Amino acid sequence: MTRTIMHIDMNAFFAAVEQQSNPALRDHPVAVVGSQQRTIILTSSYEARKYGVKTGMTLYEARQKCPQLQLVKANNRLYTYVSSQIMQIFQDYTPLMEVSSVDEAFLDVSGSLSYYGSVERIAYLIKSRIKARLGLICSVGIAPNKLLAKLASDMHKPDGLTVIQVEEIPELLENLPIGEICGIGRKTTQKLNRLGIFSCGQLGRFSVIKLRRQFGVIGEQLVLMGRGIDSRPVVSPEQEAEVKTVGHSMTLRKDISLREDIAKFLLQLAEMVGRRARRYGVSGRTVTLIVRRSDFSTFSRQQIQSLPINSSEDIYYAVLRILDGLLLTQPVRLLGVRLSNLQHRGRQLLLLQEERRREQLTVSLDQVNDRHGEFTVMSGSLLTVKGKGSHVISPAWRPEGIRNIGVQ
DNA sequence: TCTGGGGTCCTAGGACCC
DNA sequence: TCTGGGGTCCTAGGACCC
Repeated sequence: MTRTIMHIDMNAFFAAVEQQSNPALRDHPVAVVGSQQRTIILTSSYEARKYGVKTGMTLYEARQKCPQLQLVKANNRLYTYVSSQIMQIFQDYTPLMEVSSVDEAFLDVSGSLSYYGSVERIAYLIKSRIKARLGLICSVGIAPNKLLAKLASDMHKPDGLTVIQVEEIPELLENLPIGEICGIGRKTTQKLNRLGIFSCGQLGRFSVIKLRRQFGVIGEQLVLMGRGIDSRPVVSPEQEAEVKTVGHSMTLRKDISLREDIAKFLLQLAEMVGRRARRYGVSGRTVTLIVRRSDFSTFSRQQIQSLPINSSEDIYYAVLRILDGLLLTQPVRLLGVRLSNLQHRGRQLLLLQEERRREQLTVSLDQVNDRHGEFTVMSGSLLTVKGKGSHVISPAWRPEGIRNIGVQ
């Protein structure tokens, strides 16, 4: 049974949204950056790309390439709102929609074809509605599976519409560089190159046994990728697996060494993680501290708690215990806190009465904080530090409610 | 003014148990 | 008595994605 899968990718999403909301930015080279000083280019407008300004570049590098580049700080709320508008449009054409990030989605339109006449017509309708309503453009890829639909949407940007027919697949893949495939990154490309594999055609013909030896379970998948075979279904938000980790990390404005300074930031991070975990209705038994040193080397240490936790205090003290066991010989550049081994509400054991009361207090504090920002209100023992945590949104971020957090 | 932040999945090695 | 082997859980790190 042949499926018809559509992949839709918003072009230069953050930058385009900014240009749309501020006409003064239109037709100018624009880049969206994180909120902190030490940041990178998150997205650049097509005008900026002409100068070579790309995602991941440092500000210094970007300004070298394009001195008149206009920088805009990421505006999470705005992108959230626009993203949800877009996803709503998608859902008018099929219930089988998978949100893969804030600006990307897969649609299985196999069942909608007869109603609309053709898949090109669905693509046309989606594109024109997004353009009319939000002033944004996107690239659409259409193919028999997700792997190829994603590849197709990348082939023509901006404002592309690319269809890959079943009979075209072998010729298309024969000389396609392996790195073009989603899932084959820099390291895997290098490893495959060392085996003499450069094109998807070569990959698809390579010995599965040898690839398995080199790559483990990925070996089989690699060969299938080379052949353009992919049976993964489009997974709608309701069918999606529950979240497995909740974490926050921040690159500090300046490297720090003092334990009390480190603790201050850990408190902020613990609060952010705790608040999100509570909003998701999850608690976790594993707490991880992530540290990046000034030389950029990064390590993590985790500790299992006797009971699942999600209060900011519990997370903070857990992460402090880990910190106490560390010998830091270098200044710290980045700190991160992660909660994993999650238990979802509903599956959780009944809380003792006292714990429940404590939780209710935490929830009411969260309600105030949700309205006024982090650290407006905190319970007594944590009142020593004030300041807002940074909230850089990433393209991997997804609208609230779109991620399955296991709440009925 | 060198190098963000949110995740998922996989692996290798060790502890521990039967 | 000279050393099996499977299973599970845990830790730390790395690849990859957007």
